[in-house]
Amino acid sequence: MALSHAILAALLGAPCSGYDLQKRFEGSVGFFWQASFQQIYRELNKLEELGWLTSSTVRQQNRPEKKIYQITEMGQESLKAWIAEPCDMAPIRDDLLVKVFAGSLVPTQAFLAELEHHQAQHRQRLAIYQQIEQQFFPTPESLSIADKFRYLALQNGIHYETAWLAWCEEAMGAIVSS
Amino acid sequence: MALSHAILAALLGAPCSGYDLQKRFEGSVGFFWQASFQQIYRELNKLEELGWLTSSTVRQQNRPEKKIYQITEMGQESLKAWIAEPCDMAPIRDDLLVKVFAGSLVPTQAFLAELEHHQAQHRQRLAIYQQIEQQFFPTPESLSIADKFRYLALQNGIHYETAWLAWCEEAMGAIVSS
DNA sequence: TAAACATATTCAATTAATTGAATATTAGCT
DNA sequence: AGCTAATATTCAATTAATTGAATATGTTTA
Repeated sequence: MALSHAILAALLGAPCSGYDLQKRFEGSVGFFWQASFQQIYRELNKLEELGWLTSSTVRQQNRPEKKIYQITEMGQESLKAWIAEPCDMAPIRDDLLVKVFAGSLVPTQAFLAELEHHQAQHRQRLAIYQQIEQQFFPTPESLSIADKFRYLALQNGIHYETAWLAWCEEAMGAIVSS
Repeated sequence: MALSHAILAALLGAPCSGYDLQKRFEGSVGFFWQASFQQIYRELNKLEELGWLTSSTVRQQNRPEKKIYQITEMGQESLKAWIAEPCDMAPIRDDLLVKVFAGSLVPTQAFLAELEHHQAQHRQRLAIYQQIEQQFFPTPESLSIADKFRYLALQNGIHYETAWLAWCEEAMGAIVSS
């Protein structure tokens, strides 16, 4: 199961609280494995029970106290083992594509609006990726090994969104001309 | 929830049994919303209770009897309503990408092997899509409206796999040169 | 001063998905 | 006669994910 390992991966950088993790998820690993905050908190408890994380409660002034989680040696080993074991390509589960499949049932205009909506979302996501690219990876030739991998993950996102946008254009063209 | 609607969409073409549906899923809607046969049977029962499907038991010679499911008027309406209501872009949940994210933890060779494995899988999937394209959509200009939408779904798959393969090349190049 | 926002976490209910097994019929192979 | 494979369906256990609510503290804003 990947959520636990996504959390471990996110904690590699620096120890943090569930709340921070949730925030960190948006804008990094969360692009590739999203999870709700309830899921994250539940998983953190489970991982601590397993001994893959340790926590320490920190009292703050002006704020509720928080629990800082840190990855353990065991956690790192488990993460490594999981990365090393082969996996299959992720199955697709995309509402829009099953809608497209039966799209002839609804009026063309309605469908076009939906495609525009998705186009906008994919454009926005691509813009986010490109902003991260410029901000964090201005010189991709000279990256640490860890950053090189993060850069590759980002590039995957960019390829993905670019392909979606190309398809949106194509699909909208095909639909209006019918 | 999309599984029910994916099943309805698959039944639009022709009524069939759970077993046939399962087979039909591989090679059409199933590319965009995969489901196990247990899921499909459970869902068929649920959809029949809702009145979106009707079934009739067919005794066959030389084979166990089967239940043929057919979409009802209500089922079609529900499918239309679902297609018409807007949805967000599908979240990504991809093991490999969270592995890439923390890929620096494992030896380069191991990671390269995993990438080759995925490259092979995506190549294979692309080949399947292209075979479907040649077999069922040789002249995309002259398609019925229903087929035009199915063709667009297929094109999405082709874009998706092509993007993955481009990324695989890039990633493998970046990893060997480090 | 009340409302809204940000921090920080937990609990419970439900739905969906995965995994493994069981059952029944017939065909074809060794 | 026994084995495998294909057809055809069901049940049960578990894990994962979604949804909605509740609680607590402090800051900013209207």
